[in-house]
Amino acid sequence: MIKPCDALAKTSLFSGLDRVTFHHYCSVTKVRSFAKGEIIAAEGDICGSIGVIEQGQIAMQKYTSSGDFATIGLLGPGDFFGEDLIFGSSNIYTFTLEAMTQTEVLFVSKETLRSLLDKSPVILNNFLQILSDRVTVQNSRIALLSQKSLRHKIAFYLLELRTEQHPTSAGSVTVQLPVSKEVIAKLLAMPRPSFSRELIAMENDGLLEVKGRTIRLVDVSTLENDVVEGFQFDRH
Amino acid sequence: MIKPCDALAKTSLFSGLDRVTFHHYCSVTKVRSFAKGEIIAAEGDICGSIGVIEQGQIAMQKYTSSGDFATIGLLGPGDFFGEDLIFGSSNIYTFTLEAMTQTEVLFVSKETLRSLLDKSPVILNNFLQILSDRVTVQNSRIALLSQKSLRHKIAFYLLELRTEQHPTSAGSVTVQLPVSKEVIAKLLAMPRPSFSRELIAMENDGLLEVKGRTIRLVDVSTLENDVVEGFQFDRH
DNA sequence: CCCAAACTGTTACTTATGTTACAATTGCAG
DNA sequence: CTGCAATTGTAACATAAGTAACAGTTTGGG
Repeated sequence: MIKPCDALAKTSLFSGLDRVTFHHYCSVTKVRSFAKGEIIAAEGDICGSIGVIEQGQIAMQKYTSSGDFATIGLLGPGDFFGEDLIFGSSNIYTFTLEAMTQTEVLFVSKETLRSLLDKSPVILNNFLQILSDRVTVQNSRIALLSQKSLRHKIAFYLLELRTEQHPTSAGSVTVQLPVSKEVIAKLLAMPRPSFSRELIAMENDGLLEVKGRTIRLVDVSTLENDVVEGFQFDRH
Repeated sequence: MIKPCDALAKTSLFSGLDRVTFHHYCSVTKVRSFAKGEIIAAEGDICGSIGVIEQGQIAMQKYTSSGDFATIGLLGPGDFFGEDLIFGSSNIYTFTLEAMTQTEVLFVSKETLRSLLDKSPVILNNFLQILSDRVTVQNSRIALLSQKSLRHKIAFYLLELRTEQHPTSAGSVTVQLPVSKEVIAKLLAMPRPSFSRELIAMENDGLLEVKGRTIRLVDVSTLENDVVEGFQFDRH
């Protein structure tokens, strides 16, 4: 089990805060664990607190009446959820949060957050940034889903992983899929067999080398080619 | 030309503010007009102010090196842009804003906004809500693009338009496409001929009646069927 | 009122992608 | 170490959707 105080200090919400000020806030959070497959919040639930992921991967799922579902997004360590519902027009979850792996989450209640924002301009600033950056990430996801072929979507996603996992390096690198290929396929809105087939085709075309969840990007420039480019901050 | 003061009062950023307090802020904005096709901001530009759309429709476009592009989103009267870049990690536009019709936009500079947020808790609250609601809208767009057939995407979009244009009524209603079918097709990430073909097929199947940009939703329950439902606030 | 430009419909054709079902492999729990 | 469950690969087949090119139709500016 993680100690809230240590964990809190590392979150982007509290970054930039001095140690003394910070200790005031240590008691106001609680940590919860979720087993793989567990539902963290269901569509229709009321959102009363924001969560920060300490460990694990969480999927945002949107279910259809027939039991089928789409994967809206994937959240990992350091990511927040509920930050958009806390102060939005509606505080009702419009999707389901499901743990894809064993997960540790840190919760901060709405009331606590409210008073933190009032008291600390630093925290307010951090919160605004978190919310804003979420929009940017979503823009990227929308661009991904707007790609016109499976290959483009996959290339887009892998390049996203690259800038996430290797912010600096430019050439050929290896990236790690954060979850199973089945889940990734859902995230890219394509059937798993299609994902599998296209990955292999790309490997045959010399763009990639796949070994389990480790993928080596061999021909980066071709991968980037014709993709409606991502939203990397450092490209300008 | 629109008078800034009248226009400002109507925006969601300033809603809930009393008349006296409000008049302080009247001078701090400027209005600009854009002709159809004009670029309002280009990818790579620095974002120094937020905009509120008074009239017209603006598309968020993401261009590829080969001149092809994807339409990330469509903004109409009352919508904001730049609100995510102002306080984000990067204040660089990662997409291009292009006027799809003759457009009137109201700008508030970063410095002004900053001081407004500091001075007025009401405005801060409004701003948080605007940012939050943008995330919700984006979630909906991601769900749309995750639909598995053209028909599902179209149905999803038309149902979105319905809750937007007729928040209350439940049965069969008529909706208005805000822009040309060509632009809508881009927004739905499908070729225009495919859009045209599927719309007609849906009309033949008795789901719709199309007359120009006016579409009557005839069989709403079938339209809703199997679609990974939208994010309407009032469905819970 | 008329013309050009924008928009929309329509066709025949090609192909990328979805589907289903099964087989191979991996990895973890006991 | 063993065996079951989860994950991944694979193949044959069906079809929904993309493409390209042209023909109407609408629209708004002059």
